[in-house]
Amino acid sequence: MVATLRDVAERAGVSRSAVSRTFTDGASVSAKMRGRVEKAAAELGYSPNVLARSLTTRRTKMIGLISNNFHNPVFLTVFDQFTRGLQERGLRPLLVNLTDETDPQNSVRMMRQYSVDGVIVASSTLAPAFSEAFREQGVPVVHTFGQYSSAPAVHVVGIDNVECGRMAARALILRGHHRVGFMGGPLTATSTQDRLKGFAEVLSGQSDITLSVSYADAYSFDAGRREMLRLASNGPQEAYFCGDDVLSIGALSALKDSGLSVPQDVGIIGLNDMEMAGWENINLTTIRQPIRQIVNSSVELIAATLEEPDRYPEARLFPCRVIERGTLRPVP
Amino acid sequence: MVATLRDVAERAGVSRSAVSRTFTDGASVSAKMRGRVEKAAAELGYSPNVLARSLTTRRTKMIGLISNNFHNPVFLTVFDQFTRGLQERGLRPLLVNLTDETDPQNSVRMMRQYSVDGVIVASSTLAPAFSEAFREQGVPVVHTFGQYSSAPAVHVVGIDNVECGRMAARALILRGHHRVGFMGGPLTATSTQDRLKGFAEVLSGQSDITLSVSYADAYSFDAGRREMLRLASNGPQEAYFCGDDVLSIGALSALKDSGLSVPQDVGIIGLNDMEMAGWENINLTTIRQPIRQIVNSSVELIAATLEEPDRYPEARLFPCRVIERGTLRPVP
DNA sequence: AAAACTTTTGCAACCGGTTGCAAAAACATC
DNA sequence: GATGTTTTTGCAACCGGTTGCAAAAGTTTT
Repeated sequence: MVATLRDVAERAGVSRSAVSRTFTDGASVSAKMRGRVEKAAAELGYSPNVLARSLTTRRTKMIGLISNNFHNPVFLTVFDQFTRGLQERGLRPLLVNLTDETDPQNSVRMMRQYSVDGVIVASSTLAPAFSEAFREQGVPVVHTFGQYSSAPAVHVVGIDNVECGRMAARALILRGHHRVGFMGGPLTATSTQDRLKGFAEVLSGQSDITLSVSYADAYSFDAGRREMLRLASNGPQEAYFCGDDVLSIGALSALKDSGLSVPQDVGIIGLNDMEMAGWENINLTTIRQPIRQIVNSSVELIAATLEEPDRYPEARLFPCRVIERGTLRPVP
Repeated sequence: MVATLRDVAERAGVSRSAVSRTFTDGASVSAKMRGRVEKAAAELGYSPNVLARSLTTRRTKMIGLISNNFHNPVFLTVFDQFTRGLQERGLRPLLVNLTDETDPQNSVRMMRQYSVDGVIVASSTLAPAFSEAFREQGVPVVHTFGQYSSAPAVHVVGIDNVECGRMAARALILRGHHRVGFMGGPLTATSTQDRLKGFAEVLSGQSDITLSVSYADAYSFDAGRREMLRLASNGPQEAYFCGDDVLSIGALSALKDSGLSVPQDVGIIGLNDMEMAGWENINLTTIRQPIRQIVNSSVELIAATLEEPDRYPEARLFPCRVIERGTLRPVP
């Protein structure tokens, strides 16, 4: 029913190779030939089958877009940006939801069955082992929001979470807080570990500051709210660095319910600067993670790695900065 | 480098057909043969290339997941649910972002090049012509959140937006409002048109109620906020039915900034009941659209249509209901 | 143990393309 | 116009699988 290369060849009265060549750029076809073929193709509404082509070219132009984060609204922006960036380069995202998946080999197999050209792992809560599994099988991979390490096995694009932790600590010190808290995301997220590391590192230099640490069990509003309700009832610290904006917003809700005012009784600083953080009824002080740049850079990097598969693994880190809003008292 | 069927056949000392058959369920292979082949396959880490297979079977198990809505947080839930539902059935979503695309034929061509088995159009702002273009080319299609019509050309799954409009009108009447407003999403969205239709229909029966109508230019926080700022400065109505929750939240922010209190000065009712609507610092009265059910039903329907391509087009509508929260004054 | 019937297996063609190679055609040069 | 050079074209094999068909192997029946 749908026209094939053979149909076009017959109609135009030329060989199949000729048709193939007119649809392959860089191939040698005379203008006359191209004209005849294109005419026949147009009449039949033909366009080449990418999948059949991929058998010989070994390029499907499909990229596995892998994530397990479908609850944090920032990821909608992330997906938006990824799909557009990939599409602009003629690449197609095959979306994979790893929420319930625990075995890396499973996904690796699936991606190989579909012969994706490369893979983007977009998550800070997926273990590095996950993206490395792709690498080992020779599939180009970029781990977006992954953990920076001094000897990365795969490309990593994101931020320096340790430095963000330091940044948050300095922001609280600057405002003269003495009893501060860290409310992280899930303990298994490398991002949370790193942020705590930097946060604690700076605070440990200040003998007059005490730090309490706790974790929400997911990067979600509810988890943040639950955890802060618990903290508030035990007598909260003066200010908290929350692992993420959506967690922070949950915390704000809990504080409001507990009758505590922000930033007077308790200060909050988040991380991400998701769109919502700027909404007037939220107005969250936070650390901006340049999502757009991170995603674009990831797309560029995967595209470059397709051209040059043995490219040396690199880490691309983007600077973050504090965005002052209303949930942290002003610097005195 | 990656093992092919031929490699396995050679290693096991059997024909290629035999290998193919062990990996095709329902095919005739003796237990002994299966054993030998599976052993060889395991040793080589072989698993069949789905794309090559699709050439003869004409089944890729890929589904185009098409949307242009990457700004409304409900769509993250939508994508989550879709990907999981599809994955459970062994289907793979090829994600397509149509935000900048205007020509249906373009997408149709692309989807055909990749031989997707079917297509899900998840958007209320994409013209029906869009999903019909797929139908015409013989690609099974489900339009999720599409417009219900008495003579649908394609499968539609969603809600009865006209009825939701009526529901909102009744809610406002019940509370004794007399000057009410409709603040829709983009004028081109069928959902907005239908909601207004039902809303106006009920109100037109009430001679003592005046209705003013306006539109935000996108389903987004900013658009809702901008539009409500404008309305508030011209003297707002007593209560508004907003086209969508995210728009409502933008409106709430605008009202707060304008020094108006909700629900005393102005009441708001939204639509969707996105997760955020229930957050304590938002607490939006809204009409719940059962997203989960809609999406699951869409997945079922596309799967069923793959089995039976000529299935008669159907519309599946799910009931909505008002969720009482804090942005509409209580019924007297 | 031969005949009749089933099941399993391999051969070869096919799915829709691409591509190396050599022949044919077109163009340049003298 | 013959010769040399370059470009264009078609042939045929291949990419990694599936599948109809007939031969081979295995079972059952008599």
